[in-house]
Amino acid sequence: MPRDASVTRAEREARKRVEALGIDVDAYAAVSNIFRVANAVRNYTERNLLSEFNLTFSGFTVLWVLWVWGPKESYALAEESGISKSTLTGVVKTLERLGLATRQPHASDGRRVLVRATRKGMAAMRRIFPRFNEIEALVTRDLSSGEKENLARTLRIMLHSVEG
Amino acid sequence: MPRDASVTRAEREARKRVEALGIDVDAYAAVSNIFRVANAVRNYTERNLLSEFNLTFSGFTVLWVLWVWGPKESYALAEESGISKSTLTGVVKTLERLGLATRQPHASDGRRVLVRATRKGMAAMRRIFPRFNEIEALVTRDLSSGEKENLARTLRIMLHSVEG
DNA sequence: TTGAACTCGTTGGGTCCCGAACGATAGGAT
DNA sequence: ATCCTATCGTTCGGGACCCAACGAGTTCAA
Repeated sequence: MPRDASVTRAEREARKRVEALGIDVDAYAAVSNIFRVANAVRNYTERNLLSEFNLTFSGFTVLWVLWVWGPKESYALAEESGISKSTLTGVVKTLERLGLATRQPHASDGRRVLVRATRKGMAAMRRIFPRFNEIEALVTRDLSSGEKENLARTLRIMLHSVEG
Repeated sequence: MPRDASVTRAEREARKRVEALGIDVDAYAAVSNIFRVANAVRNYTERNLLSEFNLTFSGFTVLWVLWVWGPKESYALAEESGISKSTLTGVVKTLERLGLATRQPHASDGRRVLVRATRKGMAAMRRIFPRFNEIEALVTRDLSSGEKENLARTLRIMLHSVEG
């Protein structure tokens, strides 16, 4: 079966509406499709994998960071997870309720808190991550290895542009 | 200035943690960077543009769909905006409060509702969209035209894989 | 024609998400 | 010792987000 890279009807329609305005259509097409794919993959993952573990995508992300990096202070954990520190408070509270993470006061600084994944949290990630990676493989199944690398490289360039 | 496509420290760390598990690293790198970029661009846009109009990214997206497609029934509008119909109810309620959209009962079917952008909503989009496109251009400024097209094409292939 | 099956938008409950404001702690300065 | 300022995590208020359940409206067959 040939790969389908066709432009959606929505995209064609949007172009028509927008072409008159002197718009950078290539930039528009690139960015809008990033949002579409991110949305689609997030929803797919929540429905077909994370729901089994009562995890949301954010909870999964935070737990994943703890799994990769080990215990982390709240500010750094929020930063790495791409959410605000106020959001993190709620997410960690949920993870605690599920028994997947714990909070621990800093040894010498009364303001700080160290968040760590519990044994159960680590075990959960060992079960979840391979299946998450299967989904990643699924959604990139029609891309060659070179295309995947190229995609990642291109996105890293964008990341530096928006964060710099 | 040379373009920066370097792998972040987080990504290197994640790889180390994950390599033992027989993971598809290319798929992982591609997908995780999609989430990173989507997140970064959404936050940047909300802070630097949409806040001026009291719009969230979702409100902007829904209003954008109405601008491009004209009046739409709720189900189709939710679909096109990438959110659930229950979320749409709330978002449209917010847009109504801002005077940017209105709800209108279907002529012959009492269940359905037609949502349309108001004059004010259309005017707002004409002001917002060019500036949003500037952001799109900004975040892709270090990509060549060919790279942008390639990126969009690659993402469309992924979209078909996850939605099919 | 009446009632079962379906469809559409809303509601309810729970989580996520942010910025702003807050309380507690820390650390340096006088 | 006591300020003054900065930092850290939480709380608060408002919106976004999903799924499941619901109620009103439609359709169609018995």
